[in-house]
Amino acid sequence: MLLKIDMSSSEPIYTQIRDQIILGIAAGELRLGESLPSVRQFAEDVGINMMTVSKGYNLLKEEGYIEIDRRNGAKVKKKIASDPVFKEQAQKKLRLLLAELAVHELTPFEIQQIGEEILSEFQTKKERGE
Amino acid sequence: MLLKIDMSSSEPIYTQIRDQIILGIAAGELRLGESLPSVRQFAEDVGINMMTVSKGYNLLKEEGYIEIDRRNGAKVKKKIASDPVFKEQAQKKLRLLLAELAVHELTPFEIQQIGEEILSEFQTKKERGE
DNA sequence: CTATTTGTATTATATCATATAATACAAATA
DNA sequence: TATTTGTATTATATGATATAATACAAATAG
Repeated sequence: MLLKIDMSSSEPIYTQIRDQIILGIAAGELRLGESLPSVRQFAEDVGINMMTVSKGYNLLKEEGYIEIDRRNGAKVKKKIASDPVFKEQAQKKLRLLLAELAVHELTPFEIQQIGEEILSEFQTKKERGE
Repeated sequence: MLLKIDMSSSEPIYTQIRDQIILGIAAGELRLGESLPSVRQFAEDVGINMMTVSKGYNLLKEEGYIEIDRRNGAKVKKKIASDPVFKEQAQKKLRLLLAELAVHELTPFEIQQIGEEILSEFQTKKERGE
């Protein structure tokens, strides 16, 4: 799994790490239970600070995507269950995003089209990788 | 159109303003061409600084949602067209959000169900308000 | 013309988020 | 025992966010 960090982005590095790992899981590039690189390895590869990677990993841990311990490092969880708190927050984000799209003269049909494309993209990537 | 600012949120006030105005437009609470409150009025009503409101308005202006001039104040644009840049950025955000949902054991069907609900909520609110 | 109402610019201040750097520590393993 | 994990600590730097108090520019209403 290759990670690209955009140093010129206003998006914080540790959230870039978070986002790409989640996208990686959804697309099957990272499988459930799979190990992530050590924070030192990751930091060296990408050319950033160790603690920034640690911060990204900890965010993923708090959000329930990965588990971390000293002996085994960081691994993608085997079961990432949807709790009510997550679902509500995600719905809020989705509401805003759909509002933006709707306001930009995109029809509900077009919006659903885009959503379907993305979801099927995850599906095909997963099928190819497994 | 009533605006609620959460002072305890980590979300910046000026983006809270932005988000709620976009949601207001999508739901028809704010109509195309309608005037927004003056920055002073807004600031006084909500109990925040004038320049924070100005910052929110300017963000909306840069993103193409409203237009501002000294004589008439701020108004929702009459045509909010979707340019390619916006569409690409929105698609990126949607990709991440759908990835989060998919990883949380939500099926494509359930995800689309949620999306449909939100879109039809906008629609009904609009129909009632007009 | 004058007073009022727009948004904006300026300057200063305060707080927090982000990121780096250089070490040091704790825990487990080979 | 040496190595590899993640973590903690302290310091530093930069930028974002928000407020405060004025002042200015542009247009309108009286």
